[in-house]
Amino acid sequence: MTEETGQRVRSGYHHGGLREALLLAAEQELIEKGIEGFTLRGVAKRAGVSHAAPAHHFRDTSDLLTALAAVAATRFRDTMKQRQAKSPGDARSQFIASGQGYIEFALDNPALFGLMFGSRRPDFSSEEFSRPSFESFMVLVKDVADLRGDNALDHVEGRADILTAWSLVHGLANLLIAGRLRFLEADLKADRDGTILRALERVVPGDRRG
Amino acid sequence: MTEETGQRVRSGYHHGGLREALLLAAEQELIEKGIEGFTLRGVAKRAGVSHAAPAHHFRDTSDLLTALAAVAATRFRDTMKQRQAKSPGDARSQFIASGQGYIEFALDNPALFGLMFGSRRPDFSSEEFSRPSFESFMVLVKDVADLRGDNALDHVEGRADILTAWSLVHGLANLLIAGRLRFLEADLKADRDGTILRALERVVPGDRRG
DNA sequence: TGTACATCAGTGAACGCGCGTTCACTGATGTAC
DNA sequence: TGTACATCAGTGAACGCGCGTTCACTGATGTAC
Repeated sequence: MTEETGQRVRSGYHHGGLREALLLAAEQELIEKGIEGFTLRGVAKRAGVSHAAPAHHFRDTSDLLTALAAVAATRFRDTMKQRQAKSPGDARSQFIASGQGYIEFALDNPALFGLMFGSRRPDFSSEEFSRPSFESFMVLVKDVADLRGDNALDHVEGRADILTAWSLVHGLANLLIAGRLRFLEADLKADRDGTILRALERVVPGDRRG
Repeated sequence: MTEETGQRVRSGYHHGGLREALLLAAEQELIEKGIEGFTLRGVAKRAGVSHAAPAHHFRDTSDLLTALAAVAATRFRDTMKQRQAKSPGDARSQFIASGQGYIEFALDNPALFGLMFGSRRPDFSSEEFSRPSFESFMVLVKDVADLRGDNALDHVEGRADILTAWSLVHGLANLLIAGRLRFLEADLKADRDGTILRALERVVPGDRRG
């Protein structure tokens, strides 16, 4: 009996691609059990191996969660960049697009989003996790800088623009995931992107509105 | 041996105020262990009673966490209202004050804030938890309505103003708690309230800025 | 191409631990008379 | 004021469970010759 797992093949005894399979299983475990109910044994069972097998690939639970957070951060960054690539245009539309991408990722991957931003279990000093996280941040910095026409990080007002935009998308994502926006339910159902857009428009750096 | 616990007194065998003592112990447990490491036995030990004692006051762990979330939501609402009372003025300054109160509570009570907004363990349908939560929401709705001069909930743009303000303070609070604002560290250290203020100013409904 | 052998990546039994829950109990308190 | 008794709010031992971790093992793979 052989079965496909990525590029490799299971050959009875040896799995062939257990590391990747464990990451997939961990994501599923996180989705179904939440970070509070996440166990290594559960992940192993999901991947179809004995509960001692993961030790050959991950030192402990935290090590596995760090690797999963790295996968998440990479997907997160790519979601934002892809959303920008899909709607090229001026600095304003790029700003809006990355914000929509931020929220799109959070809604499509609430468990991974919570792992990255709401848990202390992954190791934040890990290079593979922190690098894509930093690159996501730099997408936002660039958007704000392009709108302002200066290096936003160098000025108090530029940093305030960055903070405002980041806080808005982050809070919006969290409130949506937590299901706290019942007062907006009808708007979201009618036009989700448009509803999010109305909020994003209010924090475009330098914009005037009325 | 007697010892003060609220209004009542421990008399050797009977505690005298165990329910309140358990809530205090649960808050401490949550602060030190996080929601992931929160256990009923830990709470009982902290309160100085046997691990079977809490059963006389709380059905199970979820019941205790719901009661704690109710305490948190009440304190949260009061923090916002007190901050507004301390700085009376026009609608704009009331809006800013409640936002500052929102973030003040989150920074002073990160564990309780996480319990209210980031966990699924408390029972959200509980009246004692949902009522003060709703009242907090209505503080924000009133602030926006006063600034707009209409019933904000009745219009798409009003709801977008509410969403924007709530998302901003909520995201800012979460990012501060998670320690993700290292790029702002110097600003926050120099003038925390002022730094937060600069973000809040950007989402005052109807405001123009440049 | 075949054989010997080292290494790798699994298995499954066993361990000690802390958890929530149950249960018979007991000490303290409140009430009826 | 005293006594009897019901009720309340604790104790502590016991339970079964799932957890992470360890360990001797074994099957599969890769390499040297």
